[in-house]
Amino acid sequence: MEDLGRHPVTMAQVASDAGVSIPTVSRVINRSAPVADATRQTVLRSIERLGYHPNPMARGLSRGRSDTVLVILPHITEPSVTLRLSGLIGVLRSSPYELHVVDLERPVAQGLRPIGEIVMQNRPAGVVIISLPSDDEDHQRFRDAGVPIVLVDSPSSELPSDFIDDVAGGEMATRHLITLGHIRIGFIGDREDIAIGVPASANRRRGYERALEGAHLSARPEYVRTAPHGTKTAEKLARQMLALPEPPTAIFAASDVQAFGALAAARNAGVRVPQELSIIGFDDVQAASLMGLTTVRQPLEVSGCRAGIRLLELLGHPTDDELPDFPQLELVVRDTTAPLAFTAPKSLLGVSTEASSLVTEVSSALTSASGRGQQVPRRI
Amino acid sequence: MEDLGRHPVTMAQVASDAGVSIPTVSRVINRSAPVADATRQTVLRSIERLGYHPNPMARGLSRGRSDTVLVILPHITEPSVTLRLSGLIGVLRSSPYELHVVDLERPVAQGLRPIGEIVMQNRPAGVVIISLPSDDEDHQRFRDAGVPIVLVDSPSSELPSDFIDDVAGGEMATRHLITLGHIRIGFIGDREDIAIGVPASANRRRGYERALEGAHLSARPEYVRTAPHGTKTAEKLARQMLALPEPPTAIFAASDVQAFGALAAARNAGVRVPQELSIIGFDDVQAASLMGLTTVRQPLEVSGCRAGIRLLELLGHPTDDELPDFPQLELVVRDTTAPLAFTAPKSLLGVSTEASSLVTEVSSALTSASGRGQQVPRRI
DNA sequence: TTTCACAGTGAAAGCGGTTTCATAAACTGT
DNA sequence: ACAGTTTATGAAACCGCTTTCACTGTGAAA
Repeated sequence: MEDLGRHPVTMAQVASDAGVSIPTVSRVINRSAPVADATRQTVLRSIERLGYHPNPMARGLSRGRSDTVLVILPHITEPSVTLRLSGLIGVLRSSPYELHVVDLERPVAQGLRPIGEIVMQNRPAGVVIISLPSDDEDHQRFRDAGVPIVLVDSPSSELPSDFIDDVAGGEMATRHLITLGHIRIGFIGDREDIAIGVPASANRRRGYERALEGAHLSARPEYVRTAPHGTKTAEKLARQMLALPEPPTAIFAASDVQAFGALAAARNAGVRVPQELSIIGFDDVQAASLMGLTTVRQPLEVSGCRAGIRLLELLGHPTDDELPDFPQLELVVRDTTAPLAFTAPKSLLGVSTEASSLVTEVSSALTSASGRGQQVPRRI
Repeated sequence: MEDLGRHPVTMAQVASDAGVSIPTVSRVINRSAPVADATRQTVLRSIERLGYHPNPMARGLSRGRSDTVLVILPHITEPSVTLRLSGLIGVLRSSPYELHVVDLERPVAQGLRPIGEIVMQNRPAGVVIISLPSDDEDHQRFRDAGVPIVLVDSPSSELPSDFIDDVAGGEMATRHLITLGHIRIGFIGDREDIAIGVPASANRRRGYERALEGAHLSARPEYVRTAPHGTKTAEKLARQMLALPEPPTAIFAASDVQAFGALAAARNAGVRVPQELSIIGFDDVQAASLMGLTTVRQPLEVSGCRAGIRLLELLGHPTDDELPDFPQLELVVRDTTAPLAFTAPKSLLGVSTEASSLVTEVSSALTSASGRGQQVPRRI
């Protein structure tokens, strides 16, 4: 019933059809001012009959703001990002806001400037930035422009944001391995040299180092490897590490995605997990539970959900939903980590190292950690 | 340099700053008409200095179309959907179009009507519908409204679309199992009763049945189970199937996500894969290779990519990129399927069935399949 | 009654661009 | 040197909606 000329029905057509003025139609639609009940009915009938839908651009233009939330993220296929986005979408679904997605694709490289540009060009009602750095200069710009921003997975002194303590998380993961008796622990993470990137991996590495220090173990440089994010690249890193004359007996990967790469490398190298090699990841994406990967769980979907609720609040459209808690980091032990005591990596080393002697080393290391002796880390 | 009153810079300000008229600025920006070189320089300088960005809503309103591509999809966390979306994003990134994402969340339930509404309400320049049914009535509406649509993973008589032959795919998967000697083959798929849904799972089941028929095996009703899509639900289905007095020796899951559920069920039931149970999935999402899942690979990212290229073409913004081929379905054999000959499912059956006898059965079944005897399927 | 406040409505002015149209200036060709 | 183009530019209309403002009635307060 709406093909009156194949062109979109306008408010003017509704108005003339209903025998009222344009503003009246507008008022009926937006409930922005009282309208006589009879009039309202007439107008609603016309709207229905003509199949009218307000033009969002016209509306946005005259209101001075769009009904759009801009989401900026580094890479939509990254499971952690997808999950966060999903949480956000869930909240925004019941709001009047549409979702604009900008995938920067190049996690960092591009730096920060473009984010500012993107926002200014889109004039969204609000912005959510997921797992991406943004600087104070930008924030200032956004504030000036009156565009509320919520950060996800990125600490900020001034903007609302959920983020985890990656250092603590890295420490938690590494400590788990240490507790299992591991001493030669590798780290696989993202390249850190790429400009001011998402510092998650770097911070987890910091936590890794802290944990080692805490146990008076030293981080061997050859045990710490980074590459551009990805399963394939991580696999390569792990392969190199396993090929070392003295390979690690455990690997902490800065993300599950990278842990999967380590898993693959181990499989290809014929190294049994967890018997000969323990692997722990970070994030607890869905595939992690499928693979039985031990990992550190961080709130993913919830972070997006919370961001959505917060943003709606800033936009003056509070939801009924309570802001859910932001859960703590949690160690999820599955099948890819095991005590070193059960490890007999002969096949790897080509050297017969008795398990018992290893255990001894461990305990001595742990002992010296508690006794406040010289703080010089011991090279194992 | 652009905080002249905290309000967005308008074209009028640029014009007055540059000492020209508004249309001239517009022409400089859009290259829509020749502008004297000197003038252009002046204007560009003003734009730069004031930090001007055209207001997309104003532009859209006056041009009568937005620079927005609307993507409608069933569930963004579904890996296959994410991958398709990713391909699309990759293409659209280098276009002037922004990406509006609408996640319907409820794969089907809602039916078709809303898609029409969503499109009409958003007035996008173009629409991409991923893995979602849409009917001809809608298409007619869109055509009337002049909004080009491209379908992904959904056959259509009139709209451009990439889609695979799910029946053939299901047949391919099942035939693989049959070739391995399996006779008791289960199917796990999506619930089909939910209105006019995405028929992928149903079609794959059809292919499954066709393959069975082709081998003169009959589909046992208790071997065909469906539930709402998901790993958890599939796991439950698989568990039930494995608890059958005579459980299947192989399972074809209509998607990888569901195959993972089957894998989990097998693990929990202490059933070894592939020794005691072969599992094949469909899609070849990333996790599939991680898990070593045998599956049928369908083009995922490419489908999104092609959709993007096609849409840009329809929008009069052809890319330089060639339309990549749409690859054939491909059987990817990994570690979750094995010949029945090597299967000794005593632990499962509680009955000692000799492998040799099983093999005999298989070959006889295959034989009778080739001989054009009575077509009555044999119950094994 | 007169006065007010207010509900109900329409005319008109934007919002920030694009686009037609007209005009003036600078080149053509003869 | 003059009509005929072509090039560069601005005035004004328009896109579809919101919002201010002014103008009617009408019932309540005085």
